[in-house]
Amino acid sequence: MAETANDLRTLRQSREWSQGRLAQEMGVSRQTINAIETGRFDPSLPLALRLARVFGRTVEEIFALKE
Amino acid sequence: MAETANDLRTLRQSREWSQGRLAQEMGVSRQTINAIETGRFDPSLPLALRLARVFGRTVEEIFALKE
DNA sequence: ACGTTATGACAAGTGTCCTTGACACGGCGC
DNA sequence: GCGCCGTGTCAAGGACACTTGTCATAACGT
Repeated sequence: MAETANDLRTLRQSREWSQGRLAQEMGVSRQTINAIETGRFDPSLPLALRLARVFGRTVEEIFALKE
Repeated sequence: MAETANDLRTLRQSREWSQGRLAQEMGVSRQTINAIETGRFDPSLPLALRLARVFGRTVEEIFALKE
């Protein structure tokens, strides 16, 4: 227990990356990362897979289905 | 070893479901399931999560990143 | 005070996911 | 033969992911 939280923002911050830095690692724009972190939309499946991979988590751990 | 294959079509067929049946389980149209199975497009993240859940697999197991 | 960085958010445009409705084909049962 | 089912695919439209460009604000160092 006491694992690190699995929301995208926390994972990014624990690596001390800016949104812009993560965006270029993922090959998307900074606005896209910001929109995902602020919940304005879901990532596409390929982006979700890349995000999960870079943070060593499963897609399910980072992006839970609501209800 | 000798685990069942993890592509969507095989998972669906092992349950003896038609595309239409899976579609209504997932709440999408038959054409959507068909397009995903035939590789015409990727599912959205929420649909990928529901598909993984219904087949007892992780998203990563069913939908691998290409290259 | 000034410049820089990080973040949040908008607008307009493009492409993709997903819809309904349709059509064609092959396999099967009758 | 006929009908039914499962599948593949198209077209037109709506909703959403993602783009570039821009603006605003707060925090920081000098």
